[in-house]
Amino acid sequence: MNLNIFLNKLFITEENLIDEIKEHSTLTTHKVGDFIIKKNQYIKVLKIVLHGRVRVYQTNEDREILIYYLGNMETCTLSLSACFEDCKSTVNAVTEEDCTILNIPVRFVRDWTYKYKSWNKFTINIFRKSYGHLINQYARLAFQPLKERLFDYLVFKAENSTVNKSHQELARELGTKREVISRLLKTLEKDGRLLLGQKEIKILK
Amino acid sequence: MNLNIFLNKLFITEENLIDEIKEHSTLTTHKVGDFIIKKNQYIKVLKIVLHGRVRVYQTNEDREILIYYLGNMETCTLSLSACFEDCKSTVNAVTEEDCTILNIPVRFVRDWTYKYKSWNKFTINIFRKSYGHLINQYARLAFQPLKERLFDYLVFKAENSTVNKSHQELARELGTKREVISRLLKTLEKDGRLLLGQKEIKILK
DNA sequence: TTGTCGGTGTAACAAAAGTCACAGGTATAT
DNA sequence: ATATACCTGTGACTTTTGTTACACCGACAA
Repeated sequence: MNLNIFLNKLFITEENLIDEIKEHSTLTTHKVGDFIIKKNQYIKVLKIVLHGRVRVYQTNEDREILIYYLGNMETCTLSLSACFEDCKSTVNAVTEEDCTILNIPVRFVRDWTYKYKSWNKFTINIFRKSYGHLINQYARLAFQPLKERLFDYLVFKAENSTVNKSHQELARELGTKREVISRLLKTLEKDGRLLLGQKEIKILK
Repeated sequence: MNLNIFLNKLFITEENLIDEIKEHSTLTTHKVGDFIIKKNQYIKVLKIVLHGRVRVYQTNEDREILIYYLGNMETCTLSLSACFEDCKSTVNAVTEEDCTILNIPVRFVRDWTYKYKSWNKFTINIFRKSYGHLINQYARLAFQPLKERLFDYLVFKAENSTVNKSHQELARELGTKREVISRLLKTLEKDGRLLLGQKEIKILK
């Protein structure tokens, strides 16, 4: 697909800006499972996912916790933040589907906020949305028991009411252990809220 | 103190901008315990704390969880965010000390980001810092047991290694119950990490 | 076919956190 | 001084989550 169409969808419409983006950015493609950002690496480009899905998460010893997902047309807020101050990544980002990613070197990202109104708007909106989203996640983590967070997560990840993930994967993404997930899934099944199969969970709601 | 000095400390230096701020903003003072933002209220002004301390937190039924503190010269990120889209507050904010607050109506805040470079910088920096801070809090909540979060919180709140808060207050701010805090404080005291008195906790480190 | 490996189920126990109940301490206003 | 409203300590119990250990199943390669 044409880059113009993507940028239009992001409400980036100024011609000069579009020209600059075309001049200075690169497109990269990635297979499932590629690490596109690693903890402690310097962040040199802003990443915008044009196609695909990316999981961004923090790690702590042997555990990890999801920060956010990036889907089509979504921008990695942490790489955006890094554009305004040289810094290392505190998170990992891994592709969950094959991806096409737009990469814009950090120095332009900062300068453009002063130069182009739509870019400034774009930037601020990303921060706003991400911040609100993170506060919700934070409150959920504080208030909801794991069983409910698990169920909500399944609903969120479901396609055709189905999630094809192993208990192990779910455990990692929710920051807990496989046995805990197996147990909770079993109780959710007994509650009549879902059906369990091999690497397949059907949500009944 | 003169407003110019405050604005200077915030790196707001453009004369026209300073004039506009003086023209359109109001200064308010608040006693300890005043609610300056309430859940579900529309946000009409950006709030910058010039003096004092404000606690911003989310509630859920009978529990609450701290989102952030505002100290001297700090800006309420959520009210900043609200400047870019009419919305109701999802949080409460209450003063913990007598406060002086600068209030800027939302419509200016948005316009100034296009008009004044230093204001744009100011805005983006607040989002960046707040976002990073919140991610840290989020990871802490996910990975650290309550005992450690409690201790870290005490260190953070201490003045002269002393915290003058009741167990009840600490419990509320950490999203748990008084008994749990009393018990954990006792074990911390037994570990030799602090000393307990009436509404007084001395940190030994 | 057989072996291997990832995926799942589950028991038994441990640790962390929440809940309930109650005793007693402390500050302070009248 | 005494009543009142916090504040603190603690035992006993429950629920939630983490840990360890092991059995079984199904897919798939050798």
